Amino acid sequence: MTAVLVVDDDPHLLRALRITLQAHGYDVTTAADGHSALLAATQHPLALVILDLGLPDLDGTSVIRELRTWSRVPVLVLSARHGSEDKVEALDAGADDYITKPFGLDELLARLRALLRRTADPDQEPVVTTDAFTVDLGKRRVLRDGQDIRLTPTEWKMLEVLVRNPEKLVTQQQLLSEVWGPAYAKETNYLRVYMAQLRRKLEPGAATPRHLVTEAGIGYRFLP
Amino acid sequence: MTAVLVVDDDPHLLRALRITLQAHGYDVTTAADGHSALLAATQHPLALVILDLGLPDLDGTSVIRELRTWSRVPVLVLSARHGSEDKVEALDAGADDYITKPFGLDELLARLRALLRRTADPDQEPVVTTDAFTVDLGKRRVLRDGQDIRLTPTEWKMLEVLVRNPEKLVTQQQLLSEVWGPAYAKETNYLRVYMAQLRRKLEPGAATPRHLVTEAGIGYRFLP
DNA sequence: GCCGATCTTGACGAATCCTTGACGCCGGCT
DNA sequence: AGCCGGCGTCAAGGATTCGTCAAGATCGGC
Repeated sequence: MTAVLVVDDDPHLLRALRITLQAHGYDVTTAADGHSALLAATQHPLALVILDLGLPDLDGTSVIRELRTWSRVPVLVLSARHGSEDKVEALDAGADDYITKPFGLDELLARLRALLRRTADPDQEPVVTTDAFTVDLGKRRVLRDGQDIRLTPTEWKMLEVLVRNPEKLVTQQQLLSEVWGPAYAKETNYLRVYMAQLRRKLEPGAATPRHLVTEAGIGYRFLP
Repeated sequence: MTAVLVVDDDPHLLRALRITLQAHGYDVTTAADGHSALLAATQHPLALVILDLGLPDLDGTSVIRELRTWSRVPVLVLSARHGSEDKVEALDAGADDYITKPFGLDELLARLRALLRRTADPDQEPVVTTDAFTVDLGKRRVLRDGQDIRLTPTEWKMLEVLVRNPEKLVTQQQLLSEVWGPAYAKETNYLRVYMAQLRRKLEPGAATPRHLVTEAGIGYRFLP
């Protein structure tokens, strides 16, 4: 199970996060201040740390710096401040991602997944198969009729997002944000161009996409 | 079980390493200073030693030199310094690998595996064959048409990384980090130069590499 | 200290990839 | 029927990345 340490001095938020994360299959330990957080980090091998910057005893960035003297575990920072200085400071100290309160739980979970994926062991990534093609997430590879299909980096990123959410509807904003970055939420042109590219390479029957389905006005969906 | 000795004067890090390594199936003993480390090394037969350079009593390189007077156990050095002098000194003293803090536990585990593999029985190393050439990891040789091909040390390291990950995409950063070291993550020039060299020596058909494939913008891939 | 092998560095065309805009099709709506 | 917005398609250009080469720098052995 994936071990996550959550550090926050607000007991309500701490509780909410613990329950939510456990409901999504994470093994959660919590800490309410910087010192106990650093202590907890030495007790178990952790897959990820969620850290609030506003702690009672230590500055949040100090916690990161201290942790970084010996560990490179991914750190996702929570902060009430929107200012870019704090953000820069935290990232410079060694944080991996930054999210400001208030935040949506689904956004937190998405960033968390992205962070964990970046440090995941490729050997145990899933292999997704349809009747037309096979996507090997670990080897970063797509097969069709035994031949491997070469995808450009952008094509792959887009396919990866869809394949990691099988059956689920992926909104245009979600796709654009994960592939091109959060600033490209309006460029739905890209989606059309690259979706056509993917279908040309992966879908056998020309005019009828069976695995990469478009939901008009909303987004796309991958069906295995 | 694989016996590992961890030597560090930071009790937190020591504890974290012991827990992590035990969780990955290693038999761990610890020591907090140079003298007790050397003592511990005489008690059990060890498969590997993880050694922090900054010890309270002895210089880390002295520990290595002392150890090397009677043992050939592989030594992985931890250091807080990024300078190349310490690195050279430690390696000259007889260390086998060098990693600077902060480090990722997964990187440590990977280097540890690599180190243990290097001392593995060469007869058990795999021999990978393609229709054009054969790579013998154990004997460190490459054959083509029955003739063995001379590879320079760097060429070999690069080929080895690729061959040990057949069909898998190997990132540019991964290659650079494993062959030249983690500090060379930007020097993609090297990759181009040495990949050309490898292809000239191994790929028969000139213009169409079939076994050493490039994935533009990402990395390379070895196909048997 | 010399010499050969190996590694580094920079420059250049060639290949690949990304972006952008235009166009036609389809379905919903008035 | 006609308008309109969203989608699929295509191709050109510009930007990035790759392969190639060769000349220095560095290393190691004699």
